[in-house]
Amino acid sequence: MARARTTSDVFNAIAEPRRREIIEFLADGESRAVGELVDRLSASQSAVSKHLGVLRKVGIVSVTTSGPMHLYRLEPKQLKPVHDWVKRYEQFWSHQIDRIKERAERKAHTRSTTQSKKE
Amino acid sequence: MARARTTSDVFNAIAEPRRREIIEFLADGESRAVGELVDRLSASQSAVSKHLGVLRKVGIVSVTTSGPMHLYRLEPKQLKPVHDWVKRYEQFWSHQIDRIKERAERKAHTRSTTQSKKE
DNA sequence: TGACTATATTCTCATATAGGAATATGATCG
DNA sequence: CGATCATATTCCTATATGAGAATATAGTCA
Repeated sequence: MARARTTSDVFNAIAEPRRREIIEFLADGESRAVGELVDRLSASQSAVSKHLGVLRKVGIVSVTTSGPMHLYRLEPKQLKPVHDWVKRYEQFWSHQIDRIKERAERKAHTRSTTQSKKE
Repeated sequence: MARARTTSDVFNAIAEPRRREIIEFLADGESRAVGELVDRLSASQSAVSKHLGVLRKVGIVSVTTSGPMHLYRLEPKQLKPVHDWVKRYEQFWSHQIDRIKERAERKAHTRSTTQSKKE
């Protein structure tokens, strides 16, 4: 089979750096016109529009039109699945006790940490 | 330019469903042989090995060898960047007050939520 | 309707995978 | 060393973009 769709779910949508930038730019909750994003990201209008399309499709942003302008707004709740998923691993770095325990355990078991792959 | 590297950072690494499955399977902190993952995911040995290679490259898993077997173990801390990033938006769905406030605000500002794009 | 503004979409290209199949590599044992 | 087990890597293919250029759409106003 070929490569999986990159724009089919939230995890894939936020995998693209540019799209994370857009999300961050909209983090304050304000609605912004596409043009503002184009300036801010110094990316082409076409590129920005396409990224917004992906975010829109996944529901991470919503659109409102004001005259010829399209105002995009973040829909933060759509990021919840990602938060829920990764939250599961939070304990491994947030609790002092666990951290110490884990370190001791690692010292006993692991011998090497590989980082191969040609690159 | 062409598509960005999908396997170059943590966000991209977890964008692939199969890889998230692997991470979940290793969530208990135990080291597992590749064969176990192959059985569990009912995927080909080659596919699993390649996914592990990506996770390894990003540092999400570490490897230890035991005879001919390669034991993989989750390195949860590498997921912290993702948690930190998404945590920023947590407030939007976790606090009751904010939720109500946001709803009211939306009712006043937004007129429509588009979900276009052919697909 | 025609001109202008702001975006979205289409075309085209170069590149990056996911997988499966086949093969190479490494470790262990006799 | 040769056989076997467990994985990693290489080859090859179908597909999915990301980006820029050009074009199509939509809204507004005269």
